[in-house]
Amino acid sequence: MENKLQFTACTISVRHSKCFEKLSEDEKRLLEDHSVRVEYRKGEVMSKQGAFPSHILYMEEGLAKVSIDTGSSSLILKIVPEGNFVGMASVSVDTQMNFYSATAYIDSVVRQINIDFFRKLIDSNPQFAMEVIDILASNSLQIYGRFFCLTQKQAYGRLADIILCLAERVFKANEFDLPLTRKDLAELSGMSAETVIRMLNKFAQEGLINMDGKKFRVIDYKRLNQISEKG
Amino acid sequence: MENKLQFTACTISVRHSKCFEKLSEDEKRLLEDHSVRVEYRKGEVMSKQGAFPSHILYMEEGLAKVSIDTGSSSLILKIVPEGNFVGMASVSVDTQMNFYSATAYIDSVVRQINIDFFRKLIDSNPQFAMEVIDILASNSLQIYGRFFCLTQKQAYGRLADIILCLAERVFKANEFDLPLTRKDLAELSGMSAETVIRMLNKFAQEGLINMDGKKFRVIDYKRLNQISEKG
DNA sequence: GTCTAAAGTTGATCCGGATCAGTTTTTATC
DNA sequence: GATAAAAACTGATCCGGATCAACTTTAGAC
Repeated sequence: MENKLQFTACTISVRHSKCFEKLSEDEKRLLEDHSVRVEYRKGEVMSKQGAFPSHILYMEEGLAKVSIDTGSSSLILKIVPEGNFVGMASVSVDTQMNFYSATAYIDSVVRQINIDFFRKLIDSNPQFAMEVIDILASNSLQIYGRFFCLTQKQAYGRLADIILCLAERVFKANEFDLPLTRKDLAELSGMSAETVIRMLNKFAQEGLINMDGKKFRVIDYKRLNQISEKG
Repeated sequence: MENKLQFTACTISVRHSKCFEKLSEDEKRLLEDHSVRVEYRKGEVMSKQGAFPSHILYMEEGLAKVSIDTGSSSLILKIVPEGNFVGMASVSVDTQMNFYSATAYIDSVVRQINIDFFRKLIDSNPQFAMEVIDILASNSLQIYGRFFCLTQKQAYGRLADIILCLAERVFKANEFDLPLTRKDLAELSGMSAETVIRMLNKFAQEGLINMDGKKFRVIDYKRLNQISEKG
């Protein structure tokens, strides 16, 4: 058995959160009553760092980033695609304040679930509770991987990670229209926009990718993976 | 209300994990049957990255580090004092492999709890499940904070963080005998041992701390906090 | 108490990537 | 389709901290 772990700067889970499957029809109906569907436009803030956490947010459609921001710097903890929770830290009664912000990358639809009701579900449905635990645990592991990459890998490796992530997990195609700016990519891979631009061009020159403005095509997965692994 | 969050490279929770309080006497007895007490010597590996997770580890005494290691580099995710879990990622059935290693900083005592039994407790005791969720959630938040510091703060800020953490949370005294080497401190604050030495000396010169070999004394908390915040 | 390895220390050098400053291109707005 | 404002790009410079190469001190092992 291969005992090698992959650590990637990418943070998109491959499987959807399936905790709602564990609910009875009754519980599902109640969930409808205790939640609302909210639409966000590209760039809008869905949840604000420092604010009181009023709801659990579940991404029904779209793509968002979850980040910690201070005046000067910003760290993206993860990106959240549809079918996943934006965060679950707020299930804990101890959480008095949002630790991070969530911002829509593209037009998105979010289900806002009342926290007290969510906690009641956990209390009354052990299978649901177990799913929540699984989600929290796997979310942690993903972020550990990103943590490792952003602190240990060099810039080329981190950028390769992000490109592979976008192709394989977000857009699930080797050719895609990127809704992110170079600056967004820089934030994601933890470097400056200028460096992203230089490195992307280098990748293109060396035939690893094709670029035309926002149009991206991944050509050489193998070498990108090598770059991701090497550092 | 102050809506300012503290992000520190330190990862010691102030409160003990209190999930066991939620167990009935019967459950506590069963827990005894399904767990063993293991002693580790300073430097010993308690849990190995890449291995199959067989137990949930709870620190009864001592101090340990949890790290992701590759041949060349090592990232400390957190340090774990007594009264806390080493990790709970393995509660999830999805976890096929330890994502990280755990190593004893000093002689330590660990309770190894059978995972299946732990899951049964979650299934049968909602209050316990809720506590587990709280622990997972607050653990995540702590690591996010560390993630932020290690990627966004400069070396002086990170080192100040670690010193404050050791004094305030680990040893709970402004004077203490440090069981860690300079290299350990370097790993903790994400820099090279040489840089740690130079910076510690600088701190001592400027009267922020006193050092004599392994003996440390924190003098100027206020300025250390400033340094930690500034970056 | 001696030997050896690890830990601690210091100075010199180097490098990855940030920052800055400026130009060009794209996009959005009316 | 003119104008403004982002975004994309390029080159020059700079700096924090790593790395390397010594040397010194401390701590175990016999």
